[in-house]
Amino acid sequence: MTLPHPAADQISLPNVLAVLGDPTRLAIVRYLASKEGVPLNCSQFLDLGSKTNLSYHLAKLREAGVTRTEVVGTSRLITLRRDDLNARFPGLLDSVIAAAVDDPALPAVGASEIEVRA
Amino acid sequence: MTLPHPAADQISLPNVLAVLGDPTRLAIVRYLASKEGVPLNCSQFLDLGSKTNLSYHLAKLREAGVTRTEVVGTSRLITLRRDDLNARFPGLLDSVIAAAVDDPALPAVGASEIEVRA
DNA sequence: TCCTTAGTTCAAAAGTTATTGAACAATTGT
DNA sequence: ACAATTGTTCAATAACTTTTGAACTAAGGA
Repeated sequence: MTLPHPAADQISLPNVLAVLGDPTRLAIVRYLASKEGVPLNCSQFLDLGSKTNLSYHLAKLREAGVTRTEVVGTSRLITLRRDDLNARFPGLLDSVIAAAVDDPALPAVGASEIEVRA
Repeated sequence: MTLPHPAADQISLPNVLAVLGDPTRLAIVRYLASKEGVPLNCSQFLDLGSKTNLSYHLAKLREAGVTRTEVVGTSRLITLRRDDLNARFPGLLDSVIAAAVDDPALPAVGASEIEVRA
Protein backbone atom coordinates (compact mmCIF):
# COMPACT_ATOMS: atom_id res chain seq x y z
CA MET A 1 0.00 0.00 0.00
CA THR A 2 1.38 3.39 -1.04
CA LEU A 3 0.12 6.91 -0.61
CA PRO A 4 -0.28 9.35 -3.53
CA HIS A 5 2.65 11.67 -4.23
CA PRO A 6 3.00 14.19 -7.06
CA ALA A 7 5.61 13.39 -9.71
CA ALA A 8 8.67 15.61 -9.45
CA ASP A 9 7.64 17.68 -12.45
CA GLN A 10 4.16 18.18 -11.05
CA ILE A 11 5.44 19.99 -7.96
CA SER A 12 4.11 23.53 -8.00
CA LEU A 13 6.20 26.45 -6.78
CA PRO A 14 3.38 28.57 -5.32
CA ASN A 15 1.97 25.47 -3.69
CA VAL A 16 5.29 24.54 -2.10
CA LEU A 17 5.72 28.09 -0.80
CA ALA A 18 2.18 28.20 0.53
CA VAL A 19 2.60 24.87 2.28
CA LEU A 20 5.90 25.99 3.82
CA GLY A 21 4.31 29.26 4.85
CA ASP A 22 2.71 27.71 7.91
CA PRO A 23 4.69 27.64 11.17
CA THR A 24 3.65 24.09 12.09
CA ARG A 25 4.67 22.69 8.71
CA LEU A 26 7.87 24.70 8.61
CA ALA A 27 8.74 23.27 12.03
CA ILE A 28 8.08 19.77 10.69
CA VAL A 29 10.39 20.41 7.72
CA ARG A 30 13.07 21.88 9.96
CA TYR A 31 12.96 18.83 12.17
CA LEU A 32 13.05 16.44 9.20
CA ALA A 33 16.12 18.29 7.94
CA SER A 34 17.82 18.05 11.34
CA LYS A 35 17.25 14.28 11.43
CA GLU A 36 17.96 13.54 7.80
CA GLY A 37 18.61 9.87 7.24
CA VAL A 38 16.66 8.87 10.33
CA PRO A 39 13.21 7.52 9.46
CA LEU A 40 10.59 9.56 11.35
CA ASN A 41 7.02 8.57 12.00
CA CYS A 42 4.13 10.90 12.68
CA SER A 43 4.20 10.55 16.46
CA GLN A 44 7.59 12.26 16.55
CA PHE A 45 5.75 15.49 15.83
CA LEU A 46 3.09 15.34 18.51
CA ASP A 47 4.66 18.39 20.20
CA LEU A 48 3.40 20.41 17.27
CA GLY A 49 -0.26 19.50 17.44
CA SER A 50 -2.84 16.80 17.90
CA LYS A 51 -2.65 13.52 16.04
CA THR A 52 -5.51 14.59 13.78
CA ASN A 53 -4.00 17.96 13.08
CA LEU A 54 -0.61 16.44 12.25
CA SER A 55 -2.25 14.00 9.90
CA TYR A 56 -3.68 17.02 8.11
CA HIS A 57 -0.39 18.96 7.95
CA LEU A 58 1.65 15.93 6.94
CA ALA A 59 -0.81 15.21 4.14
CA LYS A 60 -0.41 18.79 2.90
CA LEU A 61 3.36 18.42 2.85
CA ARG A 62 3.10 15.13 1.00
CA GLU A 63 0.55 16.40 -1.52
CA ALA A 64 2.69 19.44 -2.26
CA GLY A 65 5.68 17.19 -2.96
CA VAL A 66 7.74 18.41 -0.01
CA THR A 67 7.83 15.07 1.79
CA ARG A 68 7.64 11.41 0.92
CA THR A 69 5.56 9.12 3.12
CA GLU A 70 6.29 5.42 3.13
CA VAL A 71 3.86 3.00 4.72
CA VAL A 72 5.59 0.47 6.96
CA GLY A 73 3.23 -1.56 9.08
CA THR A 74 1.09 0.86 11.04
CA SER A 75 3.74 3.55 10.74
CA ARG A 76 4.28 6.19 8.10
CA LEU A 77 7.94 6.97 7.59
CA ILE A 78 8.41 10.53 6.48
CA THR A 79 11.36 11.98 4.61
CA LEU A 80 12.12 15.21 2.78
CA ARG A 81 12.04 15.03 -1.02
CA ARG A 82 15.38 16.80 -1.13
CA ASP A 83 16.53 15.55 -4.51
CA ASP A 84 13.26 16.23 -6.30
CA LEU A 85 12.89 19.68 -4.80
CA ASN A 86 16.47 20.55 -5.52
CA ALA A 87 16.19 19.44 -9.11
CA ARG A 88 13.05 21.47 -9.64
CA PHE A 89 13.80 24.54 -7.51
CA PRO A 90 17.58 24.68 -7.03
CA GLY A 91 18.65 26.13 -3.71
CA LEU A 92 15.13 26.78 -2.48
CA LEU A 93 14.83 24.06 0.14
CA ASP A 94 18.33 24.71 1.46
CA SER A 95 17.72 28.42 1.94
CA VAL A 96 14.34 27.78 3.57
CA ILE A 97 15.83 25.26 5.99
CA ALA A 98 18.80 27.49 6.80
CA ALA A 99 16.43 30.35 7.58
CA ALA A 100 14.09 28.10 9.56
CA VAL A 101 16.95 26.81 11.71
CA ASP A 102 17.61 30.39 12.84
CA ASP A 103 13.96 31.20 13.49
CA PRO A 104 13.20 31.35 17.23
CA ALA A 105 9.52 32.00 16.55
CA LEU A 106 8.92 28.54 15.08
CA PRO A 107 7.45 25.91 17.39
CA ALA A 108 10.06 23.35 18.38
CA VAL A 109 9.82 19.58 18.22
CA GLY A 110 11.02 18.17 21.52
CA ALA A 111 10.31 21.37 23.46
CA SER A 112 8.94 19.29 26.33
CA GLU A 113 12.34 17.62 26.82
CA ILE A 114 13.67 20.90 28.16
CA GLU A 115 11.16 20.74 31.03
CA VAL A 116 11.91 17.05 31.59
CA ARG A 117 15.64 17.67 31.88
CA ALA A 118 15.24 20.68 34.15
CA MET B 1 3.85 60.67 3.58
CA THR B 2 5.24 57.16 3.94
CA LEU B 3 3.62 53.77 4.24
CA PRO B 4 4.37 51.32 7.07
CA HIS B 5 7.07 48.71 6.41
CA PRO B 6 8.43 46.11 8.82
CA ALA B 7 12.02 46.61 9.96
CA ALA B 8 14.41 44.12 8.38
CA ASP B 9 14.69 42.08 11.59
CA GLN B 10 10.92 41.94 11.93
CA ILE B 11 10.47 40.10 8.64
CA SER B 12 8.98 36.68 9.35
CA LEU B 13 10.00 33.61 7.38
CA PRO B 14 6.64 31.80 7.43
CA ASN B 15 4.91 35.05 6.56
CA VAL B 16 7.23 35.71 3.60
CA LEU B 17 6.69 32.17 2.33
CA ALA B 18 2.92 32.40 2.77
CA VAL B 19 2.80 35.72 0.95
CA LEU B 20 4.91 34.35 -1.92
CA GLY B 21 2.72 31.27 -2.05
CA ASP B 22 0.07 33.02 -4.06
CA PRO B 23 0.33 32.98 -7.84
CA THR B 24 -0.67 36.62 -8.27
CA ARG B 25 1.89 37.84 -5.77
CA LEU B 26 4.58 35.55 -7.10
CA ALA B 27 3.91 36.97 -10.56
CA ILE B 28 4.28 40.49 -9.15
CA VAL B 29 7.61 39.57 -7.55
CA ARG B 30 8.84 37.91 -10.73
CA TYR B 31 7.99 41.02 -12.74
CA LEU B 32 9.65 43.30 -10.19
CA ALA B 33 12.77 41.15 -10.42
CA SER B 34 12.75 41.30 -14.22
CA LYS B 35 12.56 45.10 -14.13
CA GLU B 36 14.91 45.70 -11.24
CA GLY B 37 16.09 49.30 -11.16
CA VAL B 38 13.03 50.54 -13.01
CA PRO B 39 10.48 52.19 -10.69
CA LEU B 40 7.13 50.44 -11.13
CA ASN B 41 3.77 51.76 -10.09
CA CYS B 42 0.69 49.70 -9.33
CA SER B 43 -0.95 50.14 -12.73
CA GLN B 44 1.85 48.13 -14.31
CA PHE B 45 0.27 45.07 -12.75
CA LEU B 46 -3.32 45.52 -13.91
CA ASP B 47 -2.96 42.39 -16.08
CA LEU B 48 -2.93 40.41 -12.84
CA GLY B 49 -6.17 41.67 -11.34
CA SER B 50 -8.44 44.60 -10.65
CA LYS B 51 -7.10 47.83 -9.15
CA THR B 52 -8.67 46.97 -5.81
CA ASN B 53 -7.32 43.46 -5.80
CA LEU B 54 -3.82 44.63 -6.64
CA SER B 55 -3.96 47.18 -3.86
CA TYR B 56 -4.67 44.26 -1.55
CA HIS B 57 -1.89 42.02 -2.86
CA LEU B 58 0.68 44.83 -2.97
CA ALA B 59 -0.17 45.71 0.63
CA LYS B 60 0.43 42.07 1.62
CA LEU B 61 3.82 42.10 -0.05
CA ARG B 62 4.75 45.36 1.63
CA GLU B 63 3.52 44.28 5.08
CA ALA B 64 5.46 41.03 4.82
CA GLY B 65 8.63 42.97 4.01
CA VAL B 66 8.99 41.63 0.48
CA THR B 67 8.55 44.98 -1.25
CA ARG B 68 9.12 48.62 -0.46
CA THR B 69 6.49 51.15 -1.53
CA GLU B 70 7.47 54.76 -1.97
CA VAL B 71 4.80 57.41 -2.34
CA VAL B 72 5.56 59.81 -5.19
CA GLY B 73 2.71 62.09 -6.09
CA THR B 74 -0.34 59.93 -6.78
CA SER B 75 1.89 56.98 -7.62
CA ARG B 76 3.35 54.29 -5.44
CA LEU B 77 6.74 53.16 -6.63
CA ILE B 78 7.35 49.55 -5.78
CA THR B 79 10.68 47.80 -5.43
CA LEU B 80 11.89 44.48 -4.07
CA ARG B 81 13.58 44.58 -0.66
CA ARG B 82 16.44 42.51 -2.04
CA ASP B 83 19.11 43.57 0.42
CA ASP B 84 16.96 43.15 3.51
CA LEU B 85 15.63 39.78 2.41
CA ASN B 86 19.06 38.56 1.42
CA ALA B 87 20.55 39.59 4.74
CA ARG B 88 17.83 37.87 6.69
CA PHE B 89 17.21 34.78 4.51
CA PRO B 90 20.33 34.31 2.37
CA GLY B 91 19.62 32.85 -1.04
CA LEU B 92 15.90 32.56 -0.51
CA LEU B 93 14.67 35.36 -2.77
CA ASP B 94 17.10 34.41 -5.52
CA SER B 95 16.00 30.79 -5.58
CA VAL B 96 12.33 31.77 -5.52
CA ILE B 97 12.78 34.20 -8.39
CA ALA B 98 14.83 31.72 -10.41
CA ALA B 99 12.11 29.11 -9.96
CA ALA B 100 9.34 31.61 -10.71
CA VAL B 101 11.01 32.68 -13.96
CA ASP B 102 10.75 29.08 -15.18
CA ASP B 103 7.15 28.62 -14.07
CA PRO B 104 4.75 28.63 -17.05
CA ALA B 105 1.74 28.33 -14.75
CA LEU B 106 2.20 31.78 -13.24
CA PRO B 107 0.09 34.58 -14.68
CA ALA B 108 2.18 36.92 -16.81
CA VAL B 109 2.39 40.67 -16.65
CA GLY B 110 2.08 42.05 -20.17
CA ALA B 111 0.24 39.00 -21.50
CA SER B 112 -2.12 41.26 -23.43
CA GLU B 113 0.80 42.60 -25.47
CA ILE B 114 1.05 39.25 -27.20
CA GLU B 115 -2.46 39.69 -28.54
CA VAL B 116 -1.78 43.32 -29.46
CA ARG B 117 1.29 42.40 -31.48
CA ALA B 118 -0.37 39.49 -33.25
C1' DT C 1 -8.57 -13.58 20.12
C1' DC C 2 -8.14 -9.29 22.37
C1' DC C 3 -5.80 -5.24 23.28
C1' DT C 4 -2.74 -1.70 22.01
C1' DT C 5 -0.41 1.32 18.88
C1' DA C 6 -0.37 4.22 14.73
C1' DG C 7 -2.59 6.80 11.92
C1' DT C 8 -6.88 8.14 8.87
C1' DT C 9 -11.48 9.92 7.81
C1' DC C 10 -15.43 12.57 8.53
C1' DA C 11 -18.28 16.45 9.68
C1' DA C 12 -18.61 20.59 12.16
C1' DA C 13 -16.89 24.90 13.70
C1' DA C 14 -13.81 28.61 13.61
C1' DG C 15 -10.83 31.48 11.45
C1' DT C 16 -8.51 33.53 7.49
C1' DT C 17 -7.82 35.12 2.77
C1' DA C 18 -9.23 36.63 -1.73
C1' DT C 19 -12.30 39.17 -4.69
C1' DT C 20 -15.68 42.63 -5.83
C1' DG C 21 -17.92 47.21 -6.43
C1' DA C 22 -18.96 51.67 -4.72
C1' DA C 23 -17.27 55.55 -2.52
C1' DC C 24 -13.38 58.16 -1.26
C1' DA C 25 -8.80 60.95 -1.14
C1' DA C 26 -4.92 63.21 -3.11
C1' DT C 27 -2.21 64.87 -6.78
C1' DT C 28 -1.56 66.59 -11.43
C1' DG C 29 -2.66 68.83 -15.71
C1' DT C 30 -5.79 72.18 -18.21
C1' DA D 1 -11.61 75.60 -10.44
C1' DC D 2 -12.32 71.31 -12.89
C1' DA D 3 -11.38 66.97 -14.60
C1' DA D 4 -8.47 63.11 -15.00
C1' DT D 5 -5.30 59.91 -12.97
C1' DT D 6 -3.69 56.86 -9.12
C1' DG D 7 -4.52 54.42 -5.73
C1' DT D 8 -7.00 53.42 -0.97
C1' DT D 9 -10.79 52.09 2.10
C1' DC D 10 -14.93 49.87 3.29
C1' DA D 11 -18.33 46.31 3.63
C1' DA D 12 -20.03 42.25 1.69
C1' DT D 13 -19.35 37.84 0.07
C1' DA D 14 -17.20 33.74 -1.48
C1' DA D 15 -13.80 30.53 -0.95
C1' DC D 16 -10.50 28.31 1.41
C1' DT D 17 -7.72 26.60 5.65
C1' DT D 18 -7.09 25.12 10.16
C1' DT D 19 -8.55 22.80 14.25
C1' DT D 20 -11.36 19.66 16.85
C1' DG D 21 -13.50 15.25 18.52
C1' DA D 22 -15.60 10.95 17.58
C1' DA D 23 -15.51 7.02 14.95
C1' DC D 24 -12.81 4.18 12.26
C1' DT D 25 -9.05 0.86 9.97
C1' DA D 26 -5.10 -1.92 10.00
C1' DA D 27 -1.02 -4.08 11.92
C1' DG D 28 1.41 -6.09 15.91
C1' DG D 29 2.00 -8.14 20.31
C1' DA D 30 0.25 -10.75 24.59
